[in-house]
Amino acid sequence: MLERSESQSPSNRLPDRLPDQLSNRPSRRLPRTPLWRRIALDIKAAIAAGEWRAGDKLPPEGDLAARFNANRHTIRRAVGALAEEGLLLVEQGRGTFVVEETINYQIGARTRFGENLRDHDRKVDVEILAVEEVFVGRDIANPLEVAAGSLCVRLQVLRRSDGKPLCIADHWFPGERFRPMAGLFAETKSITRSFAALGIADYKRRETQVAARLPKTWEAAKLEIPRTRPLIVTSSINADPTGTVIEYGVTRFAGDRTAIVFES
Amino acid sequence: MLERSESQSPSNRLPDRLPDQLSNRPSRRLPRTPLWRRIALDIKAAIAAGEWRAGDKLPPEGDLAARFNANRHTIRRAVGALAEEGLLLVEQGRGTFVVEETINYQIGARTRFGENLRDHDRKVDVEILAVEEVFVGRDIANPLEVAAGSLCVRLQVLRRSDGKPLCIADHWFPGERFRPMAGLFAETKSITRSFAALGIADYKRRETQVAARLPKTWEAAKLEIPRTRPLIVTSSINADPTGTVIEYGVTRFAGDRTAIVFES
DNA sequence: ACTGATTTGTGCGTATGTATC
DNA sequence: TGATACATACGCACAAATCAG
Repeated sequence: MLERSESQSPSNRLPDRLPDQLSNRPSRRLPRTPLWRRIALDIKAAIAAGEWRAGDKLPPEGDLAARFNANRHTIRRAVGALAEEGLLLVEQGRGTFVVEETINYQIGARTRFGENLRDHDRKVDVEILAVEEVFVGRDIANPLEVAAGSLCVRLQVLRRSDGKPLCIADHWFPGERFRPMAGLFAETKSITRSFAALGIADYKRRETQVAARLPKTWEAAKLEIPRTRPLIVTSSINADPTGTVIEYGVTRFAGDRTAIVFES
Repeated sequence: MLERSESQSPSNRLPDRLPDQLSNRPSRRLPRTPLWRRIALDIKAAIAAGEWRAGDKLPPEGDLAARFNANRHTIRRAVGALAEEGLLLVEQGRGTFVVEETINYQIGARTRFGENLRDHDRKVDVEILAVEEVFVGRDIANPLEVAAGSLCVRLQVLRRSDGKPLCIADHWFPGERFRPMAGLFAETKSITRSFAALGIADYKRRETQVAARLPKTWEAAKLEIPRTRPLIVTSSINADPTGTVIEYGVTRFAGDRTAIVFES
C-alpha cells in the first residue's frame, strides 16, 4: 500500500520542495486552477482520448497519484468530482470505473427493434446466427400455444448498435404458416417486414417477462462481455390482432450496457 | 471413475451373466418398462419425497449410475427425459439441478407490493433496514424532480415471501411533505397506507427501468444468495393523479428466484 | 491468466431383447 | 425359422464447460 516514495518518515513534516505542478503553472499572474481540477480534466481527456473506455477500470488511486505526481488525496478529489458528474463510478474495495453509456431500450406494446434505436442515431445491424425448422419442446410450445413436438421455425440473431453487440435474440414462429420466415428474414433483415410479406400488417406484444442470469460461454463471447457480467433476459409473446400468437422471443441483453424501460 | 467393477479387460468380450436389470424384471410376461424410464420415475419420486428440493444439485451422473446400478448413458436418458419435462435443469460443467419455482412478480401501472403476492397464498413480510432524512444527490433528485441537495426521506426495506428474502427496496420521497413517512411506514408497514394517511388516495407507476448487475456483499447476504448470482434491479417512478412525483424506488430482486412480468 | 479437478456432452463399439416381414 | 431393423443397455475415451485454488 505504498502511497508515494517520499516523506515516509513522520518526522519529515515539511516537504523539501514544492510539488512539480505548482511550479509548473503558466508563466505569470494567470488565475491558477487547482491541481485536483487540472487532474480531473486530464483524466477526462484521457478517457476522451480512449486511454480508458466505458466500463474500464482505472488504475488504483495510488498509481494515479504516482502518474500525476500528486498525493492520493488530491487524486481522490479529482475522481470525486468526476464521480459526482456521473463520469466515473467509485466502488469501495473494487475500484473506479468509467461509467458505461447505458442504452435505454424502450419496450411497449408496439416495440419494433429497428425503430427503437434508430431514434438515437445509432447504426443498427443484424447478423443471423441460426435459422432452422425444429420440433419444439414444451418450453417453447407453451408460450406459442401449439402442441409440444410441433414443427416451428427458429431464428437466432445477433443485433449490434454502432457496431457493439447489443443482444442475442431467439425468435420462434409457430407451424407451417411461417416456414417462409427463414428466407424472408434473410432478405428483409426485419421481422416486421417479413410479417408484412406474409400478410400480417400489425401485431402487438402481449406480455414480457424479465429475468437475469449469467451468460454461457458462447453468449459472453458473442456479446463481448466477461462471463461474470449478468444478462438481462426478456421473454415476450407477440400476437396478431385476432389474438393468435405469431411469435415467441427470448432476448439476452448485456446487463451493464443496457437498461430496459417499460412505460405504463 | 470406475463405472462397474466387472469386465474391465477388453479381452472379456462376453459378459458372464446377464446384467442385473434384465433378470430383475417382473416375474413373467408382463410388459417390461425400460430401465431408464424406471430410473426417471425413481428420481421423480425422490424429489417428491424431498430428498432433493427445488434448487438442489443432484449427484453427478457417475454417482447416480452407481446408486441405480446402471450405466451413465442410462442415467443420462432418464435425466434427459425429466429435463425435457421441465423438472430438471442440466448445465454442462456445473451439474443437474431441480428447477426452482420462480416467483412471477407482476408489474403494471397500479402495482402494489402487498397485493402482488398475496394472491399466491404467500406470507409477505417487511423488515425495515433504514429510515433517514437525507440531502439527495443528482441521481435521486432527477427522477424525483426536485433540486439536487433537497431534503428527502429515504426508506430501505427487505421484503420476504414465505420467509425467503425476495427483494431489497430503497424508496425516496421528496421534500418536507413526506417527513411523516418514516413514522407512518413503521406503523402501517405499507407504502400505500402511509400515502393514504397523507391524503394520497391514488397513485400510478409512471415508468420502470430494468437492469441487471452482481450484488454487493451486503446485498448478497441480505438476499441469501451467492455473490456470483445476478440481481434484477428495477427503478420506478410513482406519481399522484396530478402528475407530481411522490416516490422514486430502486428494488433489487434475486435474479434466479424471480422473474418480472410486464403486461402491455 | 493458468492449473487441475469435477461434471456434463459426445462419439464409437459391443451385446442383447423385441418387433416385423 | 431366419433376416432385418430398432430399442435398450453397458464400456471406454475424450471434448467442453465450470470452478476453486
